[in-house]
Amino acid sequence: MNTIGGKRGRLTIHTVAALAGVSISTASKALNGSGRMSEETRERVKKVAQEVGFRPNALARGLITKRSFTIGLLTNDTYGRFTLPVMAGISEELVGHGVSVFLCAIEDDPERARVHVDAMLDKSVDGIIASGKRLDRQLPVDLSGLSVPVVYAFTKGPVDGVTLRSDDEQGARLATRCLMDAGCRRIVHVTGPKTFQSVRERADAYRTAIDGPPEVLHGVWSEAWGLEAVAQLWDRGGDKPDGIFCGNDQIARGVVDGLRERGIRVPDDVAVVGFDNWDIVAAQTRPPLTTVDMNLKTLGREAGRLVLAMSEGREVQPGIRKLPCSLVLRQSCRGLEPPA
Amino acid sequence: MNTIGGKRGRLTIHTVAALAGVSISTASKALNGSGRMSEETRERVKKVAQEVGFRPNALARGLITKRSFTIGLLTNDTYGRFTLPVMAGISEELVGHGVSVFLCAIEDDPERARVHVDAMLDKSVDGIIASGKRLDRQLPVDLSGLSVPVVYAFTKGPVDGVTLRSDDEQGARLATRCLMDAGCRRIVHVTGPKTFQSVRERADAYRTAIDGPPEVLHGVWSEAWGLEAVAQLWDRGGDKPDGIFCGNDQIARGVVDGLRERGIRVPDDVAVVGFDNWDIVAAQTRPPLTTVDMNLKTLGREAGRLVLAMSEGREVQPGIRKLPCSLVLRQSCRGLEPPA
DNA sequence: CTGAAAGCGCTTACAG
DNA sequence: CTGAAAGCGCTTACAG
Repeated sequence: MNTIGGKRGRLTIHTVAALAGVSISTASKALNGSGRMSEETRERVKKVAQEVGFRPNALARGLITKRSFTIGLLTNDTYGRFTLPVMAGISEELVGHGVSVFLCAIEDDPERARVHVDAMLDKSVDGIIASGKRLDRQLPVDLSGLSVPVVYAFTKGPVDGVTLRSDDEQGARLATRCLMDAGCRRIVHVTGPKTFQSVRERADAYRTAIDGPPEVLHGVWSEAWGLEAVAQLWDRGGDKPDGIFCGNDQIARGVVDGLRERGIRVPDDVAVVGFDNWDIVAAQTRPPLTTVDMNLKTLGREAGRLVLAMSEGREVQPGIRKLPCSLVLRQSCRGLEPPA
Repeated sequence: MNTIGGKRGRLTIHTVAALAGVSISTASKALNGSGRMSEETRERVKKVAQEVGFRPNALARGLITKRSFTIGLLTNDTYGRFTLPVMAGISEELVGHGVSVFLCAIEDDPERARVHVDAMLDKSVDGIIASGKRLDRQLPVDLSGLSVPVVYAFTKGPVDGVTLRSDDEQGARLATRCLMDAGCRRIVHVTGPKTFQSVRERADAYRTAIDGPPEVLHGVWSEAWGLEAVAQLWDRGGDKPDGIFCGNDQIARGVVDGLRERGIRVPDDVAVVGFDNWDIVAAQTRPPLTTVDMNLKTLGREAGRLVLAMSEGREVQPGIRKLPCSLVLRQSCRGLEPPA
């Protein structure tokens, strides 16, 4: 079937046209639903194309239409914790539109970023999505002034850029609320380095949400810090917390492990809520973590939708779009008890 | 600078030719290092191109040369545990050759796989790398008989395919040896489901490597199973193991946690070795895990090298290539004590 | 040593 | 309603 037309290699529109007994211009128009012609001719061409399995060469088409149906995804999150779901969302959103995505992992290396961007530009990508792992850091490459639209997803963009991010304050509010609803009266926040904007935002939201004096413990993003924080809290004198809101799931896991090792029951004695919903840690913790999900996949879909719109010339308002987080209820904090 | 030539849009070879005072054919040949011409002309053209920042349109070039400088990576490992390092290796190997990679996540959905493959073929990819999460399962799409070369990396390929995989037996041997070197006399293997080929291979290698009667406990790939296995081993009568080789790091983490909770010291009383070197779990375990690394990034590089070779028409022997694993020494098993 | 011409596989005004 | 022609931005025989 691939050899119809006698030529070696791919089936072209010439073959389809010949088989349908029309010119290639007519064939092209029939297939693209453009131009005017009798319904009968159009159908005949379509049928032939269908039968021989004709698929237009995207390179040739792109050369003329200036649309390559490809976009580039740039990320410095080599670990994939954040980029993977974002990527999945983008791909899911775009594959139905026939667009494929180039993945370029640049690890904070400006040189390499440049090489990747140039390669993408050479290939006439219709747009670029810049993604990362921090909302307060830009990728090590300047994407403004490029001839293609760019959207920033889960990384910092320029002020006049189109940026998508999670609403960390709302997420933190969700977490704090959950603890309060579970009846906690003394809630402590154990989190990451103060240098992260998201840490500050989450902490602020926590401070505003709780009744009574807030207490925020800063450390690093690790289980070890969670363990250590529990030691600090329990080895000192005074009141013990009955609820702990953690800056991420790794810290939460450390906290839960630390608590268990002291014979403190979770959630009965102390309820714990994490952040990230990183399955590998949240689900394996004993008990499994109630945690905040940033809905990164949805964020990815939205990013895909936006670049596509922009690449099609539709107007998109610049600015930062905050996407809501949601709470995933597992067992480390049960939230509102069902009414008696 | 982008507006030299007066035309809107991208800079083309016409502009470069005009600026250098040569025809476009000469310009093309000068830039590609082909044809013959005076060194002086060639240099002049190159200099002009350099100055105006000319980059040839890959679509146009691909249309003629039949090389798009893109390859597709298909994977059903949506979690990214295996694909991410493979991807990083591929990208690292290929970016220097100007090739970009399309990432297509298909989650065991034949429909979606087909759509992605078609999209890649439309875009004239130079080759496809099929990747996955199991060595004994094929992706839900038939890639044989495609017009482009395919290499299978960390997934099952057809018998006449070019396949890259880790040498699990050698990896298991490394792990078992490490335990023996550490002085363990009674080594048990706690691993995943027997239905996995890699489980059987690792278990076989373990059986062959140890002195004395082997004992293999099959379960699922989770921490919970590791915990449970320790309970089984210690709650029954008879000899206790002094070394445990685990089928993956998650199980190993469960084992180490279970041991610690019983007051058994790792590695002093019982040494433990994992498999995967999944940083997030191996490094956070207390104590950190000694584990087998499948060198997936290297595998990715190799896959990249091979598709590239094949796409350039170089001959590549079909068959399965096993790449060696290596042992990452942390604290759960110290291996050979330094000689006194 | 250099350039005019043909052509890759399409699409899109423009005629008829 | 349909097709011939021009052209997207390049490369590659082929002349000169």
